[in-house]
Amino acid sequence: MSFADTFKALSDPARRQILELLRKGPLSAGEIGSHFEMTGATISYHLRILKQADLIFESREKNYIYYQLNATVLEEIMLWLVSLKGDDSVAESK
Amino acid sequence: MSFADTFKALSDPARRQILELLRKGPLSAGEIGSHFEMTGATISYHLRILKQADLIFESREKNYIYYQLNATVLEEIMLWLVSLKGDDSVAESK
DNA sequence: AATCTATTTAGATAAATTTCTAATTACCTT
DNA sequence: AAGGTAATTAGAAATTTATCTAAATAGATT
Repeated sequence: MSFADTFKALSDPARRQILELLRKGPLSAGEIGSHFEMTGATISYHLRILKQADLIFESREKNYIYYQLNATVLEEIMLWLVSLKGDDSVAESK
Repeated sequence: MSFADTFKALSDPARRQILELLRKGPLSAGEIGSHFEMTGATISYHLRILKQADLIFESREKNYIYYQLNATVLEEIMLWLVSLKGDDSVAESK
């Protein structure tokens, strides 16, 4: 949704780990869950947060829901970080 | 302290705004506080979180405590983000 | 030394987040 | 259509986070 939502979404270790898992390709909710000690319900909660932050998107196939990384949103975050670091070419455009 | 702490520290809008203020240079706790509707105690709390995450450091002068950006930690975050985005030169080094 | 100003710490409360269990939805397979 | 598997939603409990007021600390000034 927003810049703030993206940051919030990234602030949880489990959610970051989910994103790392998805780096290699799409996974079903169940496959993702198998990497954690949490219940499926909790995984589902985290997936929802990531989805709302536009960091992932889903596609349904057969009985499964596959989740996939949508890294384009990270651009914004990176720009913000760079501007903090004082890169002139970015800082000046602010 | 850790990668996770840095992310947590960055997840709060007020704290991000504090970092933005410090982009232009050091500010005292009071000067920082004047930009917000919070009590000094709350500002102090946020400064502590940022300090623990190594995003800022302080230097005492006269009666004041000046806070200053320490952007070097952001490098790590940026690398992580880049690796998610699938930049080969980074992904391969993992 | 007494006081004033800047800031932090302690302790309490409120609000938001994470997690669980149980129930529900959705879709597939027989 | 009945039953099975995958995943989500609802609701409650536990934990963490953000905020405040009041008190304490640190240093400067009179």
